[in-house]
Amino acid sequence: MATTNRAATDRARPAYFAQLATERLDIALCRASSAVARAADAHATEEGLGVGQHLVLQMLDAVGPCSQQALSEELRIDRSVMVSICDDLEQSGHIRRERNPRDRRSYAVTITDSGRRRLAEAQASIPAFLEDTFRVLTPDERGQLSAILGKLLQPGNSGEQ
Amino acid sequence: MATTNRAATDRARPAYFAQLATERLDIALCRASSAVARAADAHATEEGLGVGQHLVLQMLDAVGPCSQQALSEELRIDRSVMVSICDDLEQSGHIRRERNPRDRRSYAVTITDSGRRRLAEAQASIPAFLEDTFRVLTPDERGQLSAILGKLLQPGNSGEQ
DNA sequence: CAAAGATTGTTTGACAGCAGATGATTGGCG
DNA sequence: CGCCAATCATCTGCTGTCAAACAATCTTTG
Repeated sequence: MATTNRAATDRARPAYFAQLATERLDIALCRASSAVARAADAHATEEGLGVGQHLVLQMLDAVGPCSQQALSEELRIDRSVMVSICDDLEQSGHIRRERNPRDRRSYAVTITDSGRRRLAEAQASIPAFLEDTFRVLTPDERGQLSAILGKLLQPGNSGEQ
Repeated sequence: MATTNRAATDRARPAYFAQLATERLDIALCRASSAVARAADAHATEEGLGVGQHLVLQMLDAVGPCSQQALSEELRIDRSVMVSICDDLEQSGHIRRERNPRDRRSYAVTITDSGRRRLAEAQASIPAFLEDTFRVLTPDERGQLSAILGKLLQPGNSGEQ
């Protein structure tokens, strides 16, 4: 099946991507993110709890009842997407949407016992997932990556003035 | 405007995201990528040449005529997306789609002089864009990030068999 | 108190990204 | 040669994401 017999049009493509990745840090970042996001999505599907749903439960458990607005801002999830995430969680009985008596425009989204149990279950599988996804990196490199991403994400870099 | 007078529901949200980002490297990566992608898109729109179009011209200039298939694989752009990218480039006169005489199923996508000029023009603005986007990182950190992303992107990590 | 403006949750429409099916072509194998 | 699998470009439909519009509510200002 033409191991060495490649036409001119077909020849010169050994690892052009590697070169591109070194020149265009932005492209490399996006492609790596796509791969990781795909892995996270696959893991979430297998686990039966969407990534967004997991994050919402985790934040509610950590900081207590929140408005959808607060969840959106802190988790960097669009508020119109947050609606359906909360819809699903509510239908599963993992959260309740109580009205905030101080501001009846907003909800006080509250995690239920069922939600806490589901969260604990999902949390248990995260370390293995992370270990698997970032297996190729040494602990040092993971630390570096975390620090670098932290810098890139600090406010003022893009979007939010 | 309620500087200190925050209700319980509204209180406990100072920088939960920062904590999340340190625990979930995958989420941090995706959020940072979104921000960078948004910046790249804005820059491309301003420049008048889409990111994908730019990458295609750059690869054609570097390695010579290619099939859309080769472009898709090396640039990590879905082949069905590549169709419209090439449609646009062809309509602008920056590439030609000649048939590959050795395999008439595929094209030999070829960059034109117009395309080369356009590419040079677009390339000129890339260094400033990168410098601006990754301004918060030291040269050392940029090197680390490049190396780490290279590792994450090396084949076999996810997806491809 | 009344009017204007801002904020919260929601719905709608547009658009990119991707999986799968299709038509044309090639190569393998009897 | 004639059939079958594989490949390339393309098209179609689905899903997820985002911007903009909307109603309800709060806040500010006169």
